[in-house]
Amino acid sequence: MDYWLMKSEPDVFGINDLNRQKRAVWDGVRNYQARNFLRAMKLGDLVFFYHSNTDVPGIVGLCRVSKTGVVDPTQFDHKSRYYDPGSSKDNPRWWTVEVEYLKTFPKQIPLSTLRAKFSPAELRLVQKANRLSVMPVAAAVAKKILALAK
DNA sequence: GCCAACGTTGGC
DNA sequence: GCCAACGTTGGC
Repeated sequence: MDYWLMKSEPDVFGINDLNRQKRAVWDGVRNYQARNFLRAMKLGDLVFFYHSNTDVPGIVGLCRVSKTGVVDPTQFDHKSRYYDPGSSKDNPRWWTVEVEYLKTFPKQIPLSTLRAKFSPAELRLVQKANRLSVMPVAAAVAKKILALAK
């Protein structure tokens, strides 16, 4: 089982939205590196839910991969901001996963704390100007993050 | 294939 | 709201 981190803007789709829905297709990722990580995810992998573009960015909870190999439906939706005219149903360009809600941490782990605790080599999130929205988290780092969340 | 222009991300 | 970093686009 592997660990990952995925970013979302709470104004668009936050941990509370996932809590309400329980399961959600993680749509809208339009970056090839991020997509490749999404395709590498396995059923049962754990995903840290990160809030970006907000007052205090940070890890707010945990979810689990509940379905793999999902074709992102928004790429075919003309009305979606994620519509991609270059993709075809025969050979879809954007793949993702479905995740299920597990928990919201009793206290958020702010980006500032993550920067203090982990080096850029340990955790890609804290690399300078990191814009990747989906990234792997090493198991040893993930365990430390889980300890911080208590 | 190069690279300037442009758009987006996301912290601050 | 600003702006640095980065990815993508498109002319040549």
